Amino acid sequence: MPGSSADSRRVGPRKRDLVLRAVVDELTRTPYAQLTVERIAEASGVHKTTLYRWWSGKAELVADALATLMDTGPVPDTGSTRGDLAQWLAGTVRNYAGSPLGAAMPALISDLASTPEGLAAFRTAFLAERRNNCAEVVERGVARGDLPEELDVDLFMDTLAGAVFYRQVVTGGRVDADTAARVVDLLVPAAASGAGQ
Amino acid sequence: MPGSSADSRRVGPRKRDLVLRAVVDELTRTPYAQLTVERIAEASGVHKTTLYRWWSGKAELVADALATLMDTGPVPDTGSTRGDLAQWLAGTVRNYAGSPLGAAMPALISDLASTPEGLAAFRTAFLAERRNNCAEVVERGVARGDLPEELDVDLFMDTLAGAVFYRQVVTGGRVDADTAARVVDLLVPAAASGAGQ
Amino acid sequence: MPGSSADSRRVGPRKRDLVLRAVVDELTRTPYAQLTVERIAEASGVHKTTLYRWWSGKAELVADALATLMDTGPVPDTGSTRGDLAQWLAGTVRNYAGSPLGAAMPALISDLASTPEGLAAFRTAFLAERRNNCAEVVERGVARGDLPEELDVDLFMDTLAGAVFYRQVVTGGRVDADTAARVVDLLVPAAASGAGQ
Amino acid sequence: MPGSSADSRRVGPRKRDLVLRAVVDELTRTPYAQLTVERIAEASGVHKTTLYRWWSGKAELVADALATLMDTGPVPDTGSTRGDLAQWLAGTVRNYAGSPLGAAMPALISDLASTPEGLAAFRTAFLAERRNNCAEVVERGVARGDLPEELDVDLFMDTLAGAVFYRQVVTGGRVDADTAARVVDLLVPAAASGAGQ
DNA sequence: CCGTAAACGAGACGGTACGTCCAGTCTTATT
DNA sequence: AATAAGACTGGACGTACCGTCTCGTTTACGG
Repeated sequence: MPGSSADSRRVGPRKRDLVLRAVVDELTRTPYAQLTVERIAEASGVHKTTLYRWWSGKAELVADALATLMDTGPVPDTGSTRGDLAQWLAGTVRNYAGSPLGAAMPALISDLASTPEGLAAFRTAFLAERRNNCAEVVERGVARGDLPEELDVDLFMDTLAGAVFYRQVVTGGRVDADTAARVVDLLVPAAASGAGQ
Repeated sequence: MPGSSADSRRVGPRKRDLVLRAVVDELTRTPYAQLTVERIAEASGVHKTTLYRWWSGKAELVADALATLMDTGPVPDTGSTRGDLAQWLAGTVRNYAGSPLGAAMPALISDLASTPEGLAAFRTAFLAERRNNCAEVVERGVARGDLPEELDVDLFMDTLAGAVFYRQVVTGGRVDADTAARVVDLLVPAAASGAGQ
Repeated sequence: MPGSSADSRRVGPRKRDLVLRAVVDELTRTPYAQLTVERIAEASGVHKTTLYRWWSGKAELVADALATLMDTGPVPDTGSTRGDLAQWLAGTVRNYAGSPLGAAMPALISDLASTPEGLAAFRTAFLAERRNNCAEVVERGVARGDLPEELDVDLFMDTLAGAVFYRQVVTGGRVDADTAARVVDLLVPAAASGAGQ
Repeated sequence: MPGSSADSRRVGPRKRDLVLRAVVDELTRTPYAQLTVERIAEASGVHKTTLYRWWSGKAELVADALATLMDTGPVPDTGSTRGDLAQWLAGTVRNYAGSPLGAAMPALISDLASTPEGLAAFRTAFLAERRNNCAEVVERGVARGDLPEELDVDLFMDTLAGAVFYRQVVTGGRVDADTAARVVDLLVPAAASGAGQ
């Protein structure tokens, strides 16, 4: 069957993988702000013109690389709500703190914000899935009775993710799996006892 | 009376106020990424050369404006821990969400991060005071018995601030005083019931 | 016929002519010292960046214009050594005194002197040909017996050209074809009678 | 008698000597084009403001230094016209080639040329005396019968000085006392045999 | 020996041009 | 159709030096 998934024929960027790999590569060496499209072109061996044909610029390139390479897998049922949430948040930490891409997030978002569609697209592509994973976990928690039914799920998730995000981006503190667990501990009993009403 | 406050002989930038006001002004019109030193020069009527004499560039200019103009007042005792924290967080929200400067924060930090001293200086100048205010409130809460003694205060504060920060920057949701109150509600009972151990 | 003279695929500055013409144009209006690269950019409609891509700066731009546009044709045999030399020197005068480029020479050379290669390149490109023309004439003169065989040709040519150059640059006196003829008259009988040994 | 030659009272720059010495000093280290008023200020320990109070800028500073420090002494009678002229020209060579100030001449003149008075003033201050010295020598030559009465003295002097000037500035050849002598040899017999009519 | 006026020091500033980086677009082969 | 190659416009950067302004401070003379 010709035209299968890795089809090199016809429309679409033929060098997408090359390019995205180069983006990640460069981001490990240099922060987002210092990254340039020209450098990506050189590093990937793909002509600048070609990059602009398929991506609108640096922000989109990085966003694409992020969305492609980030861990967005579903969270296994560990048996406890705390465990599930800790696992999910640890995944988030890996994405944000472990990879060079995470560090690029704030500036990237700030760049994308110049065009509202860009930002929306990024949120859809990148955040939606992880968020759905989390929502599932929360619902399991509610079903188990570990979390109250009236819980504001969105706010709860924002608080969860925000704790590690804020720490890395703003205060500059340590962020790792243990931190994730402690944030969950901070929130779960609270939520369980009827907060967020 | 020679040597008074506006003494033209004193050392240092004589047009600092003019400039910082222009920075804020421009930030209301245009996002951080689009802001340029040249525009600040034009808007303030102060020559580019002069700006570079006293500030290293855009990041420092904005950081200075931020640190100078942000609300960092102490939090009055409202009688309840929830009330105090809600008040503090509402102040944070005003700074982040209410002002154009807040929106600039992530990109600004990302810019400052290119020189570690720059970032450290900003944290000291800008975050330290607000954080101390909050720590005080938390201690009052501990004294009252609303919060456990073993509470990880830093993590608690990061979670508090992170919730609204993440919402504004990443998910793009609504952020206001009510949001602040609900975040507090989410966290305080939790912390009170023995989390963070 | 692909690859013709105005081929847009060829390597090198595509707007060279435009630029050099603008340089000359500006030099007629403003002395070398007042000339700026930015003005050349505006006048030629070619962006500053482009200019710097192909020329190192003002000095090189002017040197290029000079070398391209100066009269460096060979000297016809007028029948007499005096006549030949006068004709050659008149050509030099036209270059130096008649054109705005001539007036720029001293400052230009002084600029080029900051990089020894620059100066050497200019001498090769610009002086060499004219000098060869003159040397030919002198040799004809020697063959005719109008000039002595032991003549120091280089010094002779420097004296010839120097007279009009010095006059224009240093003393500020009148310089024209007649002046040229009188300089030749001053030198030829002298040289003929056995000087320069 | 108060107010004598070294009078330190009243009007005029009190640090003139300091400054001019610094100008010469700097010119030995750096070519005219690279020289800046600020450097002169630092080097001399005299404030920039003060320099501008007494001199209009770089050109005037250097011109002043030149005029003050150049050798403009009269030429002794060596007994022969050739000898006298050679001596005079050797003096010129010392000024032009031997000192850093000489190398600065073309650019300096080109700078001064932006204000006609500046150039005129310089010519008067600097050239006039040397030129008078030379004219004297030429007249002695005419009286001796070594040079024709109808000689165009100005042109003769321009040719003499031009030879060494052109060589140093344009062709970049060696210039020394011997060169001076050979230029004289080239010109004197010529002039003597009736040129310049 | 003290007051006055010149010369000087000090700092900040507006302003021009510099030379550079990078963005993003165009045209024309080439594969 | 996608990519390569090269030149180009354009905006902003950060810097150097210019020449000027305002004020205080020193200096040395002349009463």
